Amino acid sequence: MASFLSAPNFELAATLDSGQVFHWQEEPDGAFSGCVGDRLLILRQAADGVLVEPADGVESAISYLRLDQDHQAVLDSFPKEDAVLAAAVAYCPGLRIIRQPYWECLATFLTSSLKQVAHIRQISLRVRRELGEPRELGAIQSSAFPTPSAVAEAGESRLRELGLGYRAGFVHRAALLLASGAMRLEDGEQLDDSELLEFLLQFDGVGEKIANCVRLFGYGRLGAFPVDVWIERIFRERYFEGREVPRKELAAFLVHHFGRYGGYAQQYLFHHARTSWGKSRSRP
DNA sequence: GTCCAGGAGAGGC
DNA sequence: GCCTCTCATGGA
Repeated sequence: MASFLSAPNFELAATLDSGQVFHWQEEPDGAFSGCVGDRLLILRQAADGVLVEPADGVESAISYLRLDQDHQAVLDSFPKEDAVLAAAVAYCPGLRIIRQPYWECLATFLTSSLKQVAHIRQISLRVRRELGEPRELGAIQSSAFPTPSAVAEAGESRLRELGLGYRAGFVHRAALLLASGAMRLEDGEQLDDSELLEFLLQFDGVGEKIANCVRLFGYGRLGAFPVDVWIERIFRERYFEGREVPRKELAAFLVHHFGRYGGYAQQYLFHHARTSWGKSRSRP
């Protein structure tokens, strides 16, 4: 039995397939199945909303999809004179920043370095299937992301078998720290934005880019602005007339130009470029 | 076969 | 501080 969740101006498919999360499976009927934390949900786009199965999964769907936030306020905060951003928003206005559990967000982005989205997805699904707890709903199956203990116990060589390559050590060491209680990701909640950045940088394999992904997609710090190869390309070609922009200069520009919801702006720009700039990956 | 990917760390200068 | 090299792997 499904339950209807009212959500005007929301695009489910784009939100689940915009490089934030990597485990949602599209079913033959167009629904999406996947775990939200420990629980399997089936989500389906409807007019002005989402159908959620099971029906009592609505609350977690609202939180996960950030449907409890005034989205228009986010859009209204964007700089009005920015035509590049305006085009990206117009391309997919219903995109949301998902609220991900801290550990699966950190672990997934630790495996993302120097990987294409399709490959991150493949590894992410394999890790869930091999090490996570399986869940079922009718004929649909999915697995939760394995706990730090499960990953710690699996070991680095097992993670290498699953395709993580040199990232296996990063993920395994982070799992050991969390499973032992030596570090607790919940401790990041009360830190301010810059303290949280320093906190996350303590993990081996986490640099500024991955830390910003975790700040944005995990801790919901909507001003955090991850800079990856796509973002660099966008700014070089669309904002700086082909000029190579030093990281520091770019960071300074981002903070003052996009404001408190900069992370949202970043996600719009990233999604637009990645899905519409064509497969030729060079010039638009 | 070649190029590249939601990077980070170590080493050299 | 900045520059360069290296780290696995599979999709395009």
